[in-house]
Amino acid sequence: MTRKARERGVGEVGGQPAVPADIAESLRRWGGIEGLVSILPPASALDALQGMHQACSDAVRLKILFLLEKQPLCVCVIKNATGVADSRLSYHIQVLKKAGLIGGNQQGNYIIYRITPLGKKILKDGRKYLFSREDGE
Amino acid sequence: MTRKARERGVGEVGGQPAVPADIAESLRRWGGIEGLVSILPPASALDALQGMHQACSDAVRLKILFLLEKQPLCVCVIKNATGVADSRLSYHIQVLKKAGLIGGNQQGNYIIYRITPLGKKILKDGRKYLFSREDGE
DNA sequence: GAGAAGGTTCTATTTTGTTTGAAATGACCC
DNA sequence: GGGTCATTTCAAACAAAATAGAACCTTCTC
Repeated sequence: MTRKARERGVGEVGGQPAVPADIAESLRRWGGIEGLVSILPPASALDALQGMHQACSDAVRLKILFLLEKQPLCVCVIKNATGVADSRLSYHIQVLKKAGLIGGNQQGNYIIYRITPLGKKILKDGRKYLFSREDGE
Repeated sequence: MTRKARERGVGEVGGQPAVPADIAESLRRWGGIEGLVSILPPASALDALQGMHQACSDAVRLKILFLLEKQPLCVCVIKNATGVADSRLSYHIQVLKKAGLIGGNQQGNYIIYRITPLGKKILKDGRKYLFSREDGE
């Protein structure tokens, strides 16, 4: 097959769109587009992943996680350590809580937050990500 | 120390806020709030993590990643597999590309996108996350 | 060179997420 | 009960990201 011919997009996948012949070929091994789609994670899994990533997509929230990774802290210490104002901090804490990344329990006047196993796992993966990023993918 | 006394927040950390005594105690081992803050990842690292998570915080984008994990695909197949319209799809593809999670190269009339090693790593971690979520944290 | 196909870019609009400050809650102490 | 402290909640203002549609650029093919 010539380069031109390969690029020409001869492949038809079940009456579906024309695609480059080599793509069509390997696609057939997955059972075409339908087959490929069928092995995608279910919507519930995609949603869970999406929610987790969203919860981590903020520098303040990441900071909170890294702080709590060291030890449980009350809000006032987190506030001092991050330099973020009360209600803003509270907002971010609630986001992390809803995502199951941290949990809090009241101790007298204070609420002590701690990182969950899930939260820890994410930080661990985060470090690996940063590391593998440093030395060229 | 009584429970009440512990909860009362006797601990003063370098003139900083009063906190529950047990928190203050363990905090001292990290060098107080300052010590804790000093071992936080640098802003550049937090930004990188934040950016990566943000890129993954969308169901369409996750779908694209999972599709490309199986094999390289041209945009028209991704479009068919996801059921997402042209310009919207293009937008999400660019987000993933900027984040370094996928890359594309033109082959004749088509642009073939492929997942990067970084993208693969993230999906791998994602699966582990889903898994550890299933069986109780 | 005209026309078609695959993708992208642009602009306006909508949606979603974040910030802010004020007011409210709940726990404690006197 | 009244006061104070730690934290949350609320509503409005703001900012950022997502969508839709039209116009555009490339790379074919004839």
